[in-house]
Amino acid sequence: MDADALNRGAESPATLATSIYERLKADILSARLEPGRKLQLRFLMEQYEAGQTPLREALNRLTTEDLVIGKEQRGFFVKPISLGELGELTKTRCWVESLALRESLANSTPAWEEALLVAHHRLERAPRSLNPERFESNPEWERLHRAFHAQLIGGCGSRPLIGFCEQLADRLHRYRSLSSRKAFRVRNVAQEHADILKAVLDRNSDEAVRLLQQHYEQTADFIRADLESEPPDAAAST
Amino acid sequence: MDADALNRGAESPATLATSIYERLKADILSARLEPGRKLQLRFLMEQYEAGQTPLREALNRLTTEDLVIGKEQRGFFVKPISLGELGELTKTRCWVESLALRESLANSTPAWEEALLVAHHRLERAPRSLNPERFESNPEWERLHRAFHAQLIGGCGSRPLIGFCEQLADRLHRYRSLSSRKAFRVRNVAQEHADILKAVLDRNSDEAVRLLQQHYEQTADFIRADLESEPPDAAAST
DNA sequence: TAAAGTAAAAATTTATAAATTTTACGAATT
DNA sequence: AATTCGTAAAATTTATAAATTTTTACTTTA
Repeated sequence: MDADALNRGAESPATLATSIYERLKADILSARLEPGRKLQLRFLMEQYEAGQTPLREALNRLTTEDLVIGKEQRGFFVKPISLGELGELTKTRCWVESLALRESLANSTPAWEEALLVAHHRLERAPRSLNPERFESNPEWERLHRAFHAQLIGGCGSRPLIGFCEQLADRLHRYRSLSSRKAFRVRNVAQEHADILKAVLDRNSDEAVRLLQQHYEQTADFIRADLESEPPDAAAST
Repeated sequence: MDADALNRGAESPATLATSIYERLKADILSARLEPGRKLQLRFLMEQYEAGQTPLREALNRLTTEDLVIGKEQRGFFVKPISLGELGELTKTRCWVESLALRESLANSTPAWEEALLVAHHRLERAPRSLNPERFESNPEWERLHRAFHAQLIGGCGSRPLIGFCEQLADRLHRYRSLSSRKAFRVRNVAQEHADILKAVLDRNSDEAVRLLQQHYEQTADFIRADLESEPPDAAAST
């Protein structure tokens, strides 16, 4: 009874629709639900143990985010991938995050710099892969990676812009999940992050922006290489 | 039978959820559904003559666009307005559309320039107000105004960025609808558009960007003046 | 015999109606 | 005055029905 009472006050009463939205999104971003796949209500109801309505609501939200495509009267599909989209997303991310980073730097405060330092420290400590031999995605590292990049632009002073950057990060994450990451060995991502941090702490915005863009473009290059070597299921969407 | 055959190949009929989504969005952007208002299913079902499911789906889409706020277990509300949001939206629009306009100009082709010229021509011809005495919003002018601004950034080569700009335009449109537009008389918007067009055709990107930003900031200033003079219902959102 | 076209059936998506759960509000009691 | 209890309203979810699309099978024709 005590446990119940405690829980009642503590837990936030998220609706089923919201929790399914989050699970579906996670499964799409991790590519467990592969690009182009048809999302049949029957299948989803079984998989997520839920009714049609909450599923439908979740799918409608994801449609607006362009992670799911809804064809009228014809159901829902995981958004297909394409090299074209990868290029546009990467280019756009470089543009807007450069903008946001410059603003963040212009508004720079000790608190912001310190938070960035901490975010980097945490990222540095987390292992990139759960398995030291073979690459195995570490959710904690992914989370901290996102947090570091979010902190970089977090001081720009525009919530709409931050939201847009998050959306771009989401949509690009899917491509990273798809790539089998031979990059794991050959690329020293940790050093790239350290270099960006240094440039920021030096207040060298031109250098910071240059490094950030290079960071994103290199990632895209590795993904492109992976995607072209493997058989890509991707349909050529508009 | 011919008609059927033609239809089959063409688009499938829009779903109720989509048509309600569009109507709801239009009503929110035109402020017929005022900021902060509670959107009760009962009321909406009556108003839009529809069932719960399509309404719920429409509301969920609008939630992702930040035009509707969904409080868990507590229903939906039209997103409140605030001077803070107005400022952030305007600032952000200046930033990203400047970016997009520069790219458009860098990719400039005769076809693009000509399309812009035509868009401007059409805008110039449409009357700003349906009533020459008192201001009365002309939907056709609004449409052409949007088209002109869309054309400006349309050549930037990034669909995600264009989509983001459209969203910003939507969210700002609501503020314009709210403002009672005494600006109608004192401001010569047509001249501002003409100046922007001229700068673009002259390939003077610095000037074009300067004028575009000024255009948006002036609009925001007029809205601010209106909003501060009138009793603002706006709740102070986060 | 094969191909094409049509019609019926099956599957799936969309919409409505009913049921359940949760929250808000007010009266009664301590 | 504060708290608890109960009732009413509202939101969420499940279940059912209607409409649409896709598949399958069959007939007709070349």
